Amino acid sequence: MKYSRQRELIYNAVMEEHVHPTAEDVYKKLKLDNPQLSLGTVYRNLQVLSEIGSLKKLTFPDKPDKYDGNKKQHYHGICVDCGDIKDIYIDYKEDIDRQVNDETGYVVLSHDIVFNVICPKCENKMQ
Amino acid sequence: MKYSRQRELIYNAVMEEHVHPTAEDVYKKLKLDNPQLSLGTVYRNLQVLSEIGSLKKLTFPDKPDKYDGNKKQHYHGICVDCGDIKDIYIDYKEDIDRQVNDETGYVVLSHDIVFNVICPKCENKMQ
DNA sequence: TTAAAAGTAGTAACAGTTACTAATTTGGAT
DNA sequence: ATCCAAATTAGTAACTGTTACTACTTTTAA
Repeated sequence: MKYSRQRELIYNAVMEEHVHPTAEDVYKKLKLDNPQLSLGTVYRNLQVLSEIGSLKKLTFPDKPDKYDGNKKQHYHGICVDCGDIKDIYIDYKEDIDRQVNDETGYVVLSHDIVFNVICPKCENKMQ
Repeated sequence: MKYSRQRELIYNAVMEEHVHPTAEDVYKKLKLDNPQLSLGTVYRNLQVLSEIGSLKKLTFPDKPDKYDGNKKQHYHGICVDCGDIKDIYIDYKEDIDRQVNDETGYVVLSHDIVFNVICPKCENKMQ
């Protein structure tokens, strides 16, 4: 794959975000200093970057796709109230993969967990 | 919520499927015997049925939403090769919810796990 | 039986995303 | 450094999945 300045910008934009930006988020942010940037380019590069494993595409119901550049092993939580996506840092559960392998016969490569949570902000709001 | 014949048909259509049908799948199936049925009605009812918890909406990257009527506790596997979604029957991991509660401070209601697998069909095909 | 509320059919509109094409950029061979 | 083929881009059109709108129909309770 050939180098492209745009792909580098897009990759960096995701990496330096603390939240998980959508294609639109990345586009708007980069567009400020790169007014010639095209939205299609952002989509295309986010797609290839996730295909080669540089980024991870996150998909949740009723929301546009988000992109995650965080290399440290983690799961995700979604607040059932406000819908925010949070990183959840607990150890990777290898034993579950092994269990599924043994009990179902599928070859298990990995797993992702999404926790349905109430975030502190919404928890306080409710009272 | 008022009764509607269409909603009943839609609900039953999902319940009796072994796979996880999309709105389009449900529509096409029911349209045969109910030619007046509207696609919008299918989408609207699948949405409300998932909101009230009668069905579960399943969302995966690069695919239309699927609906799951299986009431028995289960997780899901997605074949990284063919993309098929499979039900994975192992015990619910309550201890992980507790762990996340304790270690992160989020109120955890539940979790979903998606296993990245190679299904038997694709496993054989590769050799 | 009636009438208000809820739901539907049919269609238009919308959001997110991908495809297309001409112009530009990249990178290796000269 | 220069050339050229291949990859990539910008800009736009098109597409897919889904939701919104409106006039008509069904449901349900008085």
